[in-house]
Amino acid sequence: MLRTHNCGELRLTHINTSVTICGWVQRTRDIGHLIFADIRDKYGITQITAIEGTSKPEIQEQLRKLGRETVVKIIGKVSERSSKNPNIPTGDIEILVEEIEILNTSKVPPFLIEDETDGGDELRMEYRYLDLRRNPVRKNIELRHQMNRATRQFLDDLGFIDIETPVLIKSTPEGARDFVVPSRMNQGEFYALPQSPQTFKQILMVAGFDRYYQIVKCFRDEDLRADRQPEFTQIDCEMSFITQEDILNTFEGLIRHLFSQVKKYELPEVPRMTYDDAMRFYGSDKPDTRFEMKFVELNELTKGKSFLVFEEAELIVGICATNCASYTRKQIDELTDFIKRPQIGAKGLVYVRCELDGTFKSSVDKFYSSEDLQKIATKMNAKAGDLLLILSGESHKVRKQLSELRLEMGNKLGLRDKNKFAALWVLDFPLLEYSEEDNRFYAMHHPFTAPKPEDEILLQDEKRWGDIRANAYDMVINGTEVGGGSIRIYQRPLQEKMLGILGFSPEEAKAQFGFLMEAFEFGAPPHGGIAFGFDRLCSIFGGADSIRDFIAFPKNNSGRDMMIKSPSPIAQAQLDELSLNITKK
RNA sequence: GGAGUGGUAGUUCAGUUGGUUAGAACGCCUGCCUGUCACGCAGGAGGUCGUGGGUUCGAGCCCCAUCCAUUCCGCCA
Repeated sequence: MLRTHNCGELRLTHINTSVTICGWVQRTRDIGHLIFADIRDKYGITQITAIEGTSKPEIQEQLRKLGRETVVKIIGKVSERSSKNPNIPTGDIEILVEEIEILNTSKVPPFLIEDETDGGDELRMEYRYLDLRRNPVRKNIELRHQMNRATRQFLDDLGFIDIETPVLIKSTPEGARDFVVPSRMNQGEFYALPQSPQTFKQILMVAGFDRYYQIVKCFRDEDLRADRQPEFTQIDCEMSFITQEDILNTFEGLIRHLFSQVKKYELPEVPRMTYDDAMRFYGSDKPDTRFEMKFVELNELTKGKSFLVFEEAELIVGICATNCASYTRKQIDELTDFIKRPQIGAKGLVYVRCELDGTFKSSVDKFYSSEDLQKIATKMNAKAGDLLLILSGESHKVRKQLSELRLEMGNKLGLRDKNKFAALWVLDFPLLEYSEEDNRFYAMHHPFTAPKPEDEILLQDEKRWGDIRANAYDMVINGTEVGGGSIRIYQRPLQEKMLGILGFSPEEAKAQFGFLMEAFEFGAPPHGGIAFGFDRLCSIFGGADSIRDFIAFPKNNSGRDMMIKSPSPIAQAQLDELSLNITKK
């Protein structure tokens, strides 16, 4: 070792010992006859000092000239500071420098390597190795490591085994767009990178492995967002001979274990809600349950009062914002602008102020008497001082719009505290989803999801396909979907029927998933599983909105790696070898 | 594919109605300073205003195109 100690461990107890430390120069402070430098490594910061009259003149000169991020080896004696710094663990001591060795020099970094950096995202990604030197980013990566460890520990203890599945697999038309890889040895043919190891883990169940897990990279070639990367990591799990109840209990256990181990936070039992209720009360299949503000449907109380907008609406629904009756006209106008934005697309907002004196002030006073408004307020459980916000329109759309407004109000009222955690199981998702555009049904989860046994009969009636519920479940934390899964189909006839509904001809079904259906004919056990988005889970545990800072080497919004500059063109010789031609658009 | 926002010093940003030599902070360089720790003080260097075209006597500012970044919608079984 080049060092005897790291930069975070020296204390008063080390006084008068000779030590050697290595690290990066954080900054120097030149006070004339006194020169200080902070030496940093991942363990902490230690101050080194040269004093005129005590230290050798050449040491003073060397110290004075140290630039930021120079890598140094310092030999010296630990001494007590005459002026201590209570803000850092090593603040009681400093090292009186006897020898400085420059291990490597550094250019001036393009942004400040400090907790509060001045660097923008693009620059930080281009110089990722500098960004990773910063405490907040390093801590996120360390948190990820702890999450990984705690996950493995929990699942290992339950007898799950980690089995790797291939990365070069086959492209399938269902689901997200695949990343593809041309095959040189099979010209004109392509591998695809897995969107998830779905079929492989089912095959492992057929093989009798019973409990499988993997912390595994998945790839989806879709447009990105702040919380989406083209390659991301899942905690992928599958179990045999289980019911949905077993899965929910096991993986609720995993999440609670993670909170307890990594956050020292005892997560209460995870409540459950059906998909239908989630949509009805929150307008979302991933409600943020850190706060209530449930939807209240108001059709009976608002219809028949000649307010045309409501008369024509399929659904009239509102939320009650506690203590917001004092909102000014301007603030309500801002909310109206918010819901009218093209991304949300509501036509208008009706409000009712429940004034402290018991009267009501609303934007629809012309149409509703104060008794009418009182009835609405009562139904919405409003107290004096509350503000009712009501939207109307086509059911599905208006629920989505009100859901956005609810989240916005949650933000405004400070109800979405990053240090508070509300987990939720959303159950009984629809099996199939109709696409108006393509005039056909799509699997809401994926084509291997089993219908609820009691709904299986509906498969025979095309008109009822949209009503079939699946044994499918999502885990939601703080309004973010962190994981989802289902009980799988394990019998060939049912799988064939499903693929048929999804528009596969028997030939296509066989070509795409023949191996799976054949496996089902060799004694496939009942099985099911779940996958958690590991990056998202880490970002929630870290209290961040973006997953990028929890990935050592993330890609930007366009799927580019700014550091290595990928993707990039390849040589003509490589293209020739793969028999590929590039056609310019 | 669509909508919004942004691009000015190494970095983060300001820049008035289109008008003299484009500013600030941090960083960097030089000097001073005996206990700093976001040290302080004095001075200095540093700019193709993303790119291309246009309007104008005159463009960082207005118009058109384009590139890049970023947020959202679509998309993400």
